[in-house]
Amino acid sequence: MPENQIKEIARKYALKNAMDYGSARLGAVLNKVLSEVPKFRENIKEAEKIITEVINEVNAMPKADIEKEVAKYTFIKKEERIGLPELEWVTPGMQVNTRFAPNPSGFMHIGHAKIAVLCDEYSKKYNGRFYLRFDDTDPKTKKPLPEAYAQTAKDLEWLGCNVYQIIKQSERIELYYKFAEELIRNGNAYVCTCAKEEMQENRKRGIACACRSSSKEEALDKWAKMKTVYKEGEAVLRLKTDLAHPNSSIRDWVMFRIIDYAHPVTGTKYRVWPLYNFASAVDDHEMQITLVIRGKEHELNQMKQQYLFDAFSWHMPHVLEVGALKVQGELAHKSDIKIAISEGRLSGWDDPRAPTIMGFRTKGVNPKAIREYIIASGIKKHDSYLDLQKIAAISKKLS
RNA sequence: GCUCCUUUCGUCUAGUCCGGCCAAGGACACAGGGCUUUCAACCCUGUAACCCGGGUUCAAAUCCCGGAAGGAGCACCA
Repeated sequence: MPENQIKEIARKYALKNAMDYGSARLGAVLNKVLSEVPKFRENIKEAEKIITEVINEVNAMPKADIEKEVAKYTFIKKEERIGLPELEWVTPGMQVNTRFAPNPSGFMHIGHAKIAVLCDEYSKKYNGRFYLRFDDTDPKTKKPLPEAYAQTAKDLEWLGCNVYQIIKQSERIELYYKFAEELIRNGNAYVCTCAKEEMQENRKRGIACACRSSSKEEALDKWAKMKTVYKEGEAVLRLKTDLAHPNSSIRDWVMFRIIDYAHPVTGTKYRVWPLYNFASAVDDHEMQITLVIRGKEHELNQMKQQYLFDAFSWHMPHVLEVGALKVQGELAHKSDIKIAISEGRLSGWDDPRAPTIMGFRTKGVNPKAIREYIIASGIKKHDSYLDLQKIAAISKKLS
């Protein structure tokens, strides 16, 4: 073993270690020597012996001499990453397309902003497109707010997001029908006319109902009837998945159902509406989305959608699950804000006390600071709470 | 109940994949000092963390096993 070489490197780090902490320590110096010259690992005992000698020499030196000698060496310091981490699956020159897909039943709050900014930032980083897509396929329980469409676009612009195109799922129903019919014709889907309770029971026990084995012609006929004669709740279109799947909600999940309720965008033109997992999967494919960033509440949906992507032989986009950016206090949730407004405790969605994007705007918060705050917080999977003090500090630094 | 996920200073995080420049870095907050007529701002300094217990190894924040705590999901919502 090249004893002199070890001695030389060990001396460098022993001096540094002694200067930083008063005296040099074997473990620390050995680590650094081994990381610089990995081949010394072959004979660690020998290396330890040599390094111990060096350390004893160095520790006996007067402080001034150590400082003088340390100055002769240069030490590299690890560089810290700036911004979002690289996506390991991205190949050189690859574009990353993302989308922000809110339900327009309310206005954007800081939790939405996190997802939107991260998506926008990644699409910018990899020269891709960033879409704003309104997932408005339930006119009843998630009744769209007509003003929310334009306001969300405004909010995104204020946040510095570069929207490539705005899409409303309610305007793409024909497209979803086309793909639904393809699934029926390929034998991957069937119309189920069982009562809801019966269906839930069958699903729970992993049993196929009679509808599942009906012919394609019969299924297509029932599909046509969904749009005309069947009433709400009488028929749904289900995807054939795996009736033995450990999670019963994944077994033959529902893709379309009947909702007789006027939609603010399309009125009463459609009554058969796709569910989130169907419309979202179709659009992600159609829009060539390569990266989906979403909250962890969607974990199960990814599994459901996988069956759909497989049925069409499509590639599933990469998914990044992130924890929620939460707000502390009484106005943490959208419903809280709604109540506060109705009770007059807030003047509206743009009240400076509301944790909505509109609220931050009237409050005079710097959107660049919100953006930087979100990016600095990164893509952790656990929840965190909004820190306005830190946003103010970033804002100060920026101005 | 079942399934999945997460855990690093007070807070938000870097580092974890692939053990060794980590006696763990940064930011915010906090404390002290400087500057200023005062406050703010600014500059300097400081306090402070690998959830717990085992194991592997010359070496563990990093790998393995066990436990704890927290979160999410189990829809004809998204």
